[in-house]
Amino acid sequence: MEHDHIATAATETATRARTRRAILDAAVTVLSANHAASLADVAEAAGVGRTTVHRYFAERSDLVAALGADVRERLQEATARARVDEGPAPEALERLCLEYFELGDRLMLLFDVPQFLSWAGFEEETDSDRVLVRLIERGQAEGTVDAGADAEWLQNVLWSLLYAAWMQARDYGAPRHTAISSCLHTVRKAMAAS
Amino acid sequence: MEHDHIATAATETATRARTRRAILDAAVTVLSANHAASLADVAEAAGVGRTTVHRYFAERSDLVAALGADVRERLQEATARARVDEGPAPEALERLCLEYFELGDRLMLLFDVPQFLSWAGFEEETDSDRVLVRLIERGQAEGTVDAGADAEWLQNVLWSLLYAAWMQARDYGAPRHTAISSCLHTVRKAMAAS
DNA sequence: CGAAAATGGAACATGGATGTTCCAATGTGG
DNA sequence: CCACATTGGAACATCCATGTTCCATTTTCG
Repeated sequence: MEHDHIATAATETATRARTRRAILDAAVTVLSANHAASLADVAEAAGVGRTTVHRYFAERSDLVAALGADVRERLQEATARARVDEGPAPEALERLCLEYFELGDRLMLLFDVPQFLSWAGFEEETDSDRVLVRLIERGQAEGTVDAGADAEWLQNVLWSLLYAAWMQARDYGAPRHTAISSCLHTVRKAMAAS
Repeated sequence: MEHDHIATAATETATRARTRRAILDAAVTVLSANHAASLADVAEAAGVGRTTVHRYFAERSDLVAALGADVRERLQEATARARVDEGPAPEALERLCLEYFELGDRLMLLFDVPQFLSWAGFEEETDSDRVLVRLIERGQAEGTVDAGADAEWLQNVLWSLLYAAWMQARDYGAPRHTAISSCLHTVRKAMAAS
């Protein structure tokens, strides 16, 4: 991050950085609501001309790739904030859930837009994926997480419960805190040592 | 079902019924793999000319609607087979999971293709949805299902765990029986009375 | 202020999916 | 075997998203 000024060829103006961000943010909102949305929709949501979108992302795939990178980055930051190596595994898992839940629509794109998993650097396992699996395995070793279930399965359980919680909040109009607390409740029970 | 012969204007030939089914089956496979697949893809997968597809389903939306009706029907059959009113709620829930899991790709369409929930008669709650919620509430009243969680939330939990299990089997190549048994294991724990 | 950067919008070319029509060929059932 | 149902494929018109080019205008910044 600290060398953004050399990331793209020549420095990116503050103005351009803001526009780029506006487009990315709009894209998250629009695409998570409708995967088939056109670039014109994204442009409108970003309050920007369609031409401008193409100026920043030549092809649709470039935009998707950038979104992927963005999500990947935020996922890592969130993972870092959760300090998964500290304290008992179950509590670390809760911290992780809370952090991931905050990513909201960005995270949902990973589920909803399949292209994400193939494009944009998600071909292989994410760092965050590895961290999560290791955390679960640590818990199983500690005896605080169900050792009778496959760690990879429990990883998917966590993801899908997060997805369910977010759906509950977005589509069913449940308050965010209700959704996330239900989610944590169930995650706790599902992962608990038997 | 028993009045299929008066459903469409005039009786539908056995031949036509077979092609219709071939198209619907192919559509399930193709569309669940790629939501943006073209009708030409569906036709090819069905071993049928593109023209023929249009002969049975004038517009794309007609095909989607028919798919929706098909899923809805199979969902009800599966629900009936699970005999949710018999025995303890947790066991009924397991039977339901097994039945739903067998629906495979058809069920996944409900998750993956958002249009399904708006088109094709899913605007309002499905019968199957109501049955599931009532079953959960029965369990909570019996004291065999976690009363500390909202019934609607638990419903979503079940759906998303089924989704996760199916993904595990389809995309990660896990054996079906492994996936479903992991799923049942977790569903049992997640729903158990606290 | 004034030059360079950044933008919006019109206009155009393109490709792919869609839906329709027509006809020859094949299959089906009486 | 023959009439009828069913099909495949070519050909066509249409629509829409995409991507590109060009230019006038606005914004930013030194």
